[in-house]
Amino acid sequence: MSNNLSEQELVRRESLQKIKDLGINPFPAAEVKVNFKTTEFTSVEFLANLVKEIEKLKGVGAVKAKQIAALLTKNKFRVSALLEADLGLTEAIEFDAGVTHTATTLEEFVGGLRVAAMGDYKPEKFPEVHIAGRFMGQRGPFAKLQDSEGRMQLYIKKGTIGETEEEQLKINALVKQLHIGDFIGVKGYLFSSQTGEVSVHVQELNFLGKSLKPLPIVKRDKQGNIYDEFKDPELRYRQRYVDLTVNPSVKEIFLKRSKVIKSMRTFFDEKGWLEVETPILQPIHGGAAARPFDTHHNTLDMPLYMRIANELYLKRLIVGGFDGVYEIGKMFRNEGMDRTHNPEFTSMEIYVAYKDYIWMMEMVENCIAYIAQEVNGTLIAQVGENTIDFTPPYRRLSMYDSIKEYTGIDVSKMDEAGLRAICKQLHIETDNTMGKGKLVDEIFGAKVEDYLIQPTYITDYPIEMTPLAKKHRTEEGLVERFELFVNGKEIANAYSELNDPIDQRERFEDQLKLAARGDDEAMVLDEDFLRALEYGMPPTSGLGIGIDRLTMMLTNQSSIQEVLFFPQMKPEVNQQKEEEEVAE
RNA sequence: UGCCUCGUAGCUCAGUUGGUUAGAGCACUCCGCUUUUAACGGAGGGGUCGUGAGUUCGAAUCUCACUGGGGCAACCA
Repeated sequence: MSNNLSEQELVRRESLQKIKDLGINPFPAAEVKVNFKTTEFTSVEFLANLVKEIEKLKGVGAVKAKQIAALLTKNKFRVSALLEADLGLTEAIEFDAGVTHTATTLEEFVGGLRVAAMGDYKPEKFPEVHIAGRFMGQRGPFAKLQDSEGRMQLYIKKGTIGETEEEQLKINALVKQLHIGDFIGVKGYLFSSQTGEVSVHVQELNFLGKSLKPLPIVKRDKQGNIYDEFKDPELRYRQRYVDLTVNPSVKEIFLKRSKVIKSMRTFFDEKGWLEVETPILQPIHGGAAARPFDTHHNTLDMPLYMRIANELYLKRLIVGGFDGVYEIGKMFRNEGMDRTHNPEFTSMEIYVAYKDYIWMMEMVENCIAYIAQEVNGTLIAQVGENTIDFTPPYRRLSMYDSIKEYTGIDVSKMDEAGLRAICKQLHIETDNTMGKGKLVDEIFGAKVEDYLIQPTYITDYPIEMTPLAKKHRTEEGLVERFELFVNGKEIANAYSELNDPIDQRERFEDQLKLAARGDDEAMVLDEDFLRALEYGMPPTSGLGIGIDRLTMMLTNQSSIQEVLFFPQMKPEVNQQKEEEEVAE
């Protein structure tokens, strides 16, 4: 434990003791009654409602209603100010007051207007509100409380909380000890302050938990300007709990991420496909081309790998007789990190029997459109400078045609030497481990990918780079595969799955040859998977979607770290030191 | 892995060609105020300037190494 406490941390520890001295447990165990969440009801809404209420009066038009509303809010709902203003409206108000609001005095009527302007948040509707959250600052008798939904104002009037004088003094003393970030629970009733903010008039106050470290203070004004924003990425990612507490927009992203996954699951479940779980610790890291994390099982004394993909296991389940299986889960790849790669990431893979990749394209665009609609309420997404339209159908373009379209070169009939020459001409670096498929992919990656902004299927890949896909039904040297590109990034990958075990064995053997050439990401041969195929697998189409990247598109984020709660980071320095000390 | 760039108070940031005791706003403490709206008034406390070495009479500032972050590239379905 650190013994270099800052001044403010010491103050809070002293405050903790003072709370104990009051006979209050600063970390009480009992369940907290909560029957209400904060509302973002603003004074802007209040004003709009107030105008509407006033417009109901006879002889008051929209313009005058606005004038009266402004007058009332500016003068704290003082009737005298209204009368002095000489707008010639007092008769109309008095008249209507008698009819519609059963008010006997102008004061009562004006008070009624204020209550009416609270819209759905009327005191009579919420006479006993229990609300809990973090205390986020106080100004005069008004405090801010923040819960999972947002912030709301509390009215804490001195000497009104507690039945006896002794209790009241105790609460006063407690309120003095509140620091930003402390958890409290209150009971009270809703009312509107004189400026029209819906607030809780506190009648009971309970201390629920002390915050010993000061939170960063971020302030926002009504124009949406942010002051003292907590924005250092290092601090935000390392202390995501702080980020989430003080930056509501961050929470929004993760709520959307959850909706992405939930709506995708709903879409598949409604089609009757089965959600499954397959091993994360695998003896053979199959199903993709990537370096794995390796580990070791002590009891079995065997190496194990964190999965780089789950494809081969899901296909085994299709062999076993399921019509459709899908899995949403983490994959692990021991490779570089940047704004679109994290060592662990979330993928969804789905396999559906008796379908092909043509069918899959239609399924994917419907699925993504459904998700976009559920998450954002629209099929249009703004991603950086680009406006993406997820409305199906999406453009379909073969890989060779796409290269022809963006470079003017037809590479479809070229051999490895020819491709190498083209790469040189286009200033694309190559090396000897690259086969024909890889070379085509390099050209595509360098000259086409970035320009695929609107959702586009790139179809029919060279066979060399796709050992698990079925050979194309008509085109020699190609496989039935597509990738979906959006905003220049790949977000989905699908095949007509290879179900011929003899062909599959040959493809694995080709991969072994690539590995021998030095390609350390070539696939490994999985004998048990081949055995499964030998028992027979129906024609099947499979699909993988990168959940993180899809979420990035739907939340307009350019970094994967912004859509992961806890992106991978190097250890903090002091933590490293402590570990070294422990080791010594 | 290469190049560029940043690291100053709890947070966000100033800090001049190297020159007294390193500043501001918020936050914090005390006093006043108690229907306020990012920021009420007054007073006050708080910093091994990322770490270590070097140059210098003198380093937050210049040099080197290390460390962590970010960007670009490379790598990566």
